[in-house]
Amino acid sequence: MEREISQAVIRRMPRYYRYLGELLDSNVERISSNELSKLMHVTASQIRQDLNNFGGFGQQGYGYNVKFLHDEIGKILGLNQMHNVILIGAGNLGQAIANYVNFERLSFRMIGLFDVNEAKVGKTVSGVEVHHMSELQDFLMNNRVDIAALTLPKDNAEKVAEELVELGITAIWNFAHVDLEVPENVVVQNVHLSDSLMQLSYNITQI
Amino acid sequence: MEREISQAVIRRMPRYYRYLGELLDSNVERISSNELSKLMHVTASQIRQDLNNFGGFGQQGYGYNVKFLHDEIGKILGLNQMHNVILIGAGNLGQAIANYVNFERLSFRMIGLFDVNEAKVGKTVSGVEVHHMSELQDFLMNNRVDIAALTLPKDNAEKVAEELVELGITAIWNFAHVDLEVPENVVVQNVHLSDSLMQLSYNITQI
DNA sequence: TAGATTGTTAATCGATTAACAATC
DNA sequence: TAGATTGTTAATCGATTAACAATC
Repeated sequence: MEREISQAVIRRMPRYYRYLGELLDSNVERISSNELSKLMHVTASQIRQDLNNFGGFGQQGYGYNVKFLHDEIGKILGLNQMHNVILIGAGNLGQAIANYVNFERLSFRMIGLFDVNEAKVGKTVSGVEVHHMSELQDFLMNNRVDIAALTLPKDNAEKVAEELVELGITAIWNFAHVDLEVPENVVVQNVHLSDSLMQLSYNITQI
Repeated sequence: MEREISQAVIRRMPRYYRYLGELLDSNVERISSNELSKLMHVTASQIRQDLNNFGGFGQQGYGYNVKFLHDEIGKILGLNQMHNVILIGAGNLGQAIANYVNFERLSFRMIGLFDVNEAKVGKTVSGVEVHHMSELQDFLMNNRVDIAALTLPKDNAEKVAEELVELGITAIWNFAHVDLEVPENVVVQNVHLSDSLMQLSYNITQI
């Protein structure tokens, strides 16, 4: 927490983690920043600078031990501890995300879905029960929840986010098409699918 | 195409588009870069710089006409023309994305889903038929397809992407957890959900 | 015309890349 | 030890912000 690390660096860390995981699966024991840079199409300088924001994980003349570095980046990203996730809005996208989170091995666990639609309440999605929104407060009192995923129409998202924050939620994975206004102790990570699609559309147009 | 516009700028354009759309819905006729900057929590300077990459859309002493600017950004992003989309991998996420694309009004239209799972073939998702992968080539010969969405396990994604490229696809919206290697005339836009979740996890850890 | 606000140039800041001494 | 490669400082590049003349 000493120096603030730039979001540009943070955005790249999961990618390092992914490549190191693949190297690990291929039984690669060590790798130099130069080799990794070729694999990832980035500069070796950037890799070393990025990593050295968090400490010296390599060894001169040797490079980086793949397993060690993978583990360390995992710790940096907080993947060494389980995160309990709930999801608000058990529609199509919500159900897909619920499945997704549970299938992606380790460190994130979907523990409850919520919806206002009575028809969905009581059903389960990949083994997780759908509760009515009115049960939210009760649920939060009885379960530690680290992250709330928001997969609902944008008109309701802001209001639900406010409610979540009031009930003590401090991390929101937001799929709704709005920028949530939250207190500064609350972290929001946006997945704006239509923004992504528009970027793609722009880049098509340029060719 | 004269000067290359930085991806940092491109990433912000859909967000401008969204805010202007909301202003339009609220019947706001004109807005200054200063007012918009307060709304969006960015600097007025940045807004003016960003827009002037594409031309002068404002008027001194007046500001920007909301409808005009909204339309212009729409054109820049290529939203004035319809994009036909197909999707490979009609699983949970795939079906959610198919719905999503069709519900989000205008300029993107899902016209076909593909899967290797025989059980899914012939069914429809939000009115769009699921075809077997073996029909892909035929389909592409008979339909103009602008974008292929990839919602399948990472092990198959690279192979399918290669196939798509061979069949002439030049834009891929990639949800698979890999970085696709494609020729430089092909555009890839990644949505790496687990990267997003890891970023969130990191930012939680920092508080 | 006077006031407002753009478009654009200049200044600053931050991020990336290059270089190299430290060291395994 | 000699060779390799890191960690880190310095140089460069690009993006953001500030300032202001142009102009509606």
